Amino acid sequence: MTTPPDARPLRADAARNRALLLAAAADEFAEHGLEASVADIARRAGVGKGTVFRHFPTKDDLIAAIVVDRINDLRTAGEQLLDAEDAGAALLEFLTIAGGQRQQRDLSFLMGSAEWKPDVKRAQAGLFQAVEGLAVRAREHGAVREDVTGTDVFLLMCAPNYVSEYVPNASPDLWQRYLAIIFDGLRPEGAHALPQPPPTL
Amino acid sequence: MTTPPDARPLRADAARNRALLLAAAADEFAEHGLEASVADIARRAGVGKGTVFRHFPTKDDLIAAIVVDRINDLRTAGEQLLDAEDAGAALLEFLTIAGGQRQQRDLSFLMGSAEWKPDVKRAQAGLFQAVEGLAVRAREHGAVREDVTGTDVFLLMCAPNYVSEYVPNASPDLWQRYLAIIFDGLRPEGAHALPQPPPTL
DNA sequence: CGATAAGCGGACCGCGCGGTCAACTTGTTA
DNA sequence: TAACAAGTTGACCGCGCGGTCCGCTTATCG
Repeated sequence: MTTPPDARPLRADAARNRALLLAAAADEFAEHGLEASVADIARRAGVGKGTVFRHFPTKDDLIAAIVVDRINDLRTAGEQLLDAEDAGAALLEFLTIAGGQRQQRDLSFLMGSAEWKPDVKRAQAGLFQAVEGLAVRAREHGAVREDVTGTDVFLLMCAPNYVSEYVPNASPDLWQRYLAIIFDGLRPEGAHALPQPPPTL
Repeated sequence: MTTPPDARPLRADAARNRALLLAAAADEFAEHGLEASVADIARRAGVGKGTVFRHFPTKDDLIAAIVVDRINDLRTAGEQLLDAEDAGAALLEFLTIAGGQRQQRDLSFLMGSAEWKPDVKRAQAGLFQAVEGLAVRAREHGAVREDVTGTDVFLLMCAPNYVSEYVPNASPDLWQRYLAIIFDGLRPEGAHALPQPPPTL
């Protein structure tokens, strides 16, 4: 993963604990948001608090590790869809996968956030490239309107989850409804001129 | 505003401080998010910390007061648009006003959040009714697709702000681009069937 | 103007957090 | 299996937060 060439192999139990910790933290963050305490995460993982800080010098580093994992999963999925025949369907499927990762508001936001250490930025850049590829191919295929850029798609990626998170006892698939609406907005049919130029990242 | 019939009039300076406090808190929350400290808010307003708690027994009460204000502003704007001739344009304008309120992620989220005290819920319900009215009229007018409900519009209301908040040095009007895209997704032309039924609140 | 109570301020409190450390346990390796 | 480094642990620390409280100030009104 994010191992600079210092590559000293982890002891077996340490590797297991690291994985337990990442999983526990992801769960805890999903339940209580980013203000979940490190102590709770440690308890959930069944390890001592000190162990957390041995693996991740800072709570932020722990969050960053989770974010990087998520980003990389998504990038892999995106890259595999780059050679699909129907570029429009591929983009829609990618966005469906992105929404399917049961995400928490804050975590999703951080995936795209700009203030990050270089290694997270690198992961973001990789994901962005994949999304850009999918978007461009879909546009060339006529499945997406001309005036929409890869950056637009990248930014809109998490919107369906945001929207559906307002609803208290919603179906866990409600986000698909809003993905469908937004995706219809990306289609060429019935598109109206956009009032603002596309941003760059 | 939210004055139950206990209606004892506020002393002049107290009323002024209350207003200063609300403004300072809104600014501070916009800059630093909801974790802005009460002490900082008091300093910004030029009052002592105790004064904050005299007006708002709890930090949450302060947040609630701001949320209620925002909701009511928006409701008023929405209600005035209910008699517009072009219902489609009215809905779009309403959504433009909603986006134009310089909002912060957390605050926008709380405007729609379900866990609130009764008085905030009441304000939310009022806003919802206005949005519902605008949406229904736009649908009858043929400006919005048949399968979209008032609830959908209510939920999508803040999405453009969320989306554009990812961009570091964005134009402050970037959200308009995403409002346009999403609004195109609400139009009847080129609409595809939605995969999930509409939610209820 | 003078009395009164509404309003103000900021030192103070306890709590829970992120982070440290030194004594202890355990996987690893020859 | 012995010896050592890698890993673990939880008591501990300091800080900054939300919230309290009481002595002081000041708007209000007869």
